[in-house]
Amino acid sequence: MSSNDLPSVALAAFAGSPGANLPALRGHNAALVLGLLRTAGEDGVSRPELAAHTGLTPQAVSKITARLRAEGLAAEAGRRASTGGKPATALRLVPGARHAIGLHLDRDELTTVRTDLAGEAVAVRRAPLAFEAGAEQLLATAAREVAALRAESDGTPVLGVGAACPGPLDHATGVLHRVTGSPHWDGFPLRDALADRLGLPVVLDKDTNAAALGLARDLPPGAGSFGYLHLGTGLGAGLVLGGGLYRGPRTGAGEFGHQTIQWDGPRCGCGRCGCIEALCLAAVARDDLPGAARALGVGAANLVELLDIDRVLLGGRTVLAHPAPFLDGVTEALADRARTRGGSTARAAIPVVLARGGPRTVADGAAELVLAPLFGAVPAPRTT
Amino acid sequence: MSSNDLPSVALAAFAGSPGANLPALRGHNAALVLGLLRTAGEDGVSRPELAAHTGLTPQAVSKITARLRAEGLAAEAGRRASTGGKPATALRLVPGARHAIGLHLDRDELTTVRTDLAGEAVAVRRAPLAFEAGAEQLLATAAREVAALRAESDGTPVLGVGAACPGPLDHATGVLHRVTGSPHWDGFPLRDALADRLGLPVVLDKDTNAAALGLARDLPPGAGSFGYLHLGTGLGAGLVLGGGLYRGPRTGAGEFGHQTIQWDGPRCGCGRCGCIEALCLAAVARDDLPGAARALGVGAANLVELLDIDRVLLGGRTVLAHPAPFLDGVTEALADRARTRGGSTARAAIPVVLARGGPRTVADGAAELVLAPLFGAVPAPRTT
DNA sequence: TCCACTTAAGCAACGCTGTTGCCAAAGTGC
DNA sequence: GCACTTTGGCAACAGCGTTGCTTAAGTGGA
Repeated sequence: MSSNDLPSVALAAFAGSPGANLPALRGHNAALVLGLLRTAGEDGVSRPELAAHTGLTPQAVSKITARLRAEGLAAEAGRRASTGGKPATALRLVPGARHAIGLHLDRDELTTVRTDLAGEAVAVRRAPLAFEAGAEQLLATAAREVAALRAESDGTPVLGVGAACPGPLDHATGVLHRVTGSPHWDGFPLRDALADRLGLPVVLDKDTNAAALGLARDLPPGAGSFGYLHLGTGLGAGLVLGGGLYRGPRTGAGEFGHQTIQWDGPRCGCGRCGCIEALCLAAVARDDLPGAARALGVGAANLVELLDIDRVLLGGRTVLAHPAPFLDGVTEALADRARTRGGSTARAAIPVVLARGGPRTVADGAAELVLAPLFGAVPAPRTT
Repeated sequence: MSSNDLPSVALAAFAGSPGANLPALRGHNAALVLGLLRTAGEDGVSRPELAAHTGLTPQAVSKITARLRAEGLAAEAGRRASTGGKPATALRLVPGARHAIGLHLDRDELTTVRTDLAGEAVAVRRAPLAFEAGAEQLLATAAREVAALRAESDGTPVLGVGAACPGPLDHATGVLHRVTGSPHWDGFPLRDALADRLGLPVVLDKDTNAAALGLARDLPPGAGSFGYLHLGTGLGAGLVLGGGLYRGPRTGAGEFGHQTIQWDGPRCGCGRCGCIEALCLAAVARDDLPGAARALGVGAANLVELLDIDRVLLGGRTVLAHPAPFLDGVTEALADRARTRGGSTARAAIPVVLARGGPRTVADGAAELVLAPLFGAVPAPRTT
């Protein structure tokens, strides 16, 4: 297998063309099992547990795990205590079997990570970047950083590169749209340009989407919903609904910053009035972090109300600089909502936590753009 | 096949337990083909077209359609014009092969429909209903109406019953929660009670979800996103994302009415301030329909911004009574958004239209709760 | 110590899936 | 009238998870 092939067991799954045949079925089940192995982590999962979780027969699980072991993606991990019979053998993912690269193309900095199959970063690089300086400089910087990351690698196959940058852009075609502040990028096919330059498959997505996808790997495959709110120079969101990242038809979902929460409020740069982003950034500018958090909290409550999500994650430079007031303010807004909407089936307040990864949340998530298709090709939001 | 079995070809699909085996694969492909046949309508689809759309080989399509024809679910529908070779045979769904029943349990009225496989109503009944009068009266009324509908049927097998009522409730368990205004319903297992009484499988969902699902059958299977906004005695929404109904983890999604759009606005019955519902209903109460439409429009713009949906559908008694001001007001709000957010990749304004079905939108959608699983088991929002 | 019982896991045979290879049917167009 | 294209079914096939059975490896009571 050449270094940029995906593992054959997990190819295709049921994505892409909707008609399913035997290889697709095989890939689907292999991805499902790989996803469970990944979620289990170091401790591993036993074959009977895999059978129970997937609904497959034990014999099928044995065959599938045998193939995964033959490809080097899974390995035995000791024995479980007996439950009255032959003790089960635990199986675990072999994280180092493949690597992925994540690129966070921010306005002033390029963060590059190489991660293992578990999504853990094994190498990180940072370089200054002038996003508005044009394509050639960006491609050259990216090529240099990725080459450096690959040089450190001891021959582990790299599956591909995930690239995350500020939106708007089209994930499906890999083309940038009118990036705020850098209009000349409009229409540039960044995904294909990067793929040509790097000689690796590339997946492009918005920074907020990449971050949310990366954070979704803490969830059991195919379940769980959360919103990731990213407050930096702007305000955006990544939505994970029913275990899957929701991008919307044009990769336009998650424009959280321009939700109107004060109809008659101050005018925002977008032309409308009372956007969360305008209220939030104005409060930040006058050092009123609790005020910014309150605005964020109103938006978060709207999000929870509309999408029935399980938790809210916060990230982005502004939040990371002073996490406490934001966590407190948003938590309070959601607790308030839980109280007022209580009724007899009292709703628990939605937890608000800081997103894992700190300044590397987006870069880690970018790598996850490459890794996610290998694991648990479970459909997102339930369709009936 | 007994009258309440689902067609065997379309059983299971890939829903439920995520592990897939051969029957699941067969069901998935059969459902996919059935979905395409349904979308094609009277004109039908040819085998080569089905092969192109599904990615299956022509031979596989031949086998699958042969099974569907043997079960009476599909039939030939004439010949296409030749394109230089043997002319293709069109295939179409046989709508009358199975029926479904939809129940709209509204606060003061029970609407009951019997539909064919295409989702078209073939019989409709209405009866007064006091939702707060308790379970026994409701079950008796429902049983009487369903029996009357089935009596008119000329032996066509009925797949099951979809029941739609005001939320909150849990679709997965079929249990009602604290229905606004009728607290004694809290915890009542309405789905199972109906199933016992009617002797048919029952699916329970919120009225807004049922309506949205019913409206989704105008979309190609597995694609398209819209929001259905329902303005009656309250304000709610049904969300179709990526072709599939999005319910949220606890069937709590779509609480559109209590989105805050005027942070410092008037207090709402829910305890918070500036909810769309409060603003909207207050405007309706003072006969200011344009004002109500403006509030609805702000909420719709937020929805479009956050979820990147393709269109907005309006329904519910208040809208149906005077559609024009609502259509105009919401259209204007979204056009405004498109103008201000234009940029170089000018966004087209999101169309706003009246939901199909008028006063029967919810009842038709309730029947669709039963029908939808038979067609195009395509996952909802893209995961990757 | 032995033996009955339980649980784990693989081998072999099997049924059924969509695929491939092939061929007949039924059109078009030179 | 012949060459060509397209449709669509028959037959053989590879490969999927399943079933039936056997062996391995523990626990726990007599």
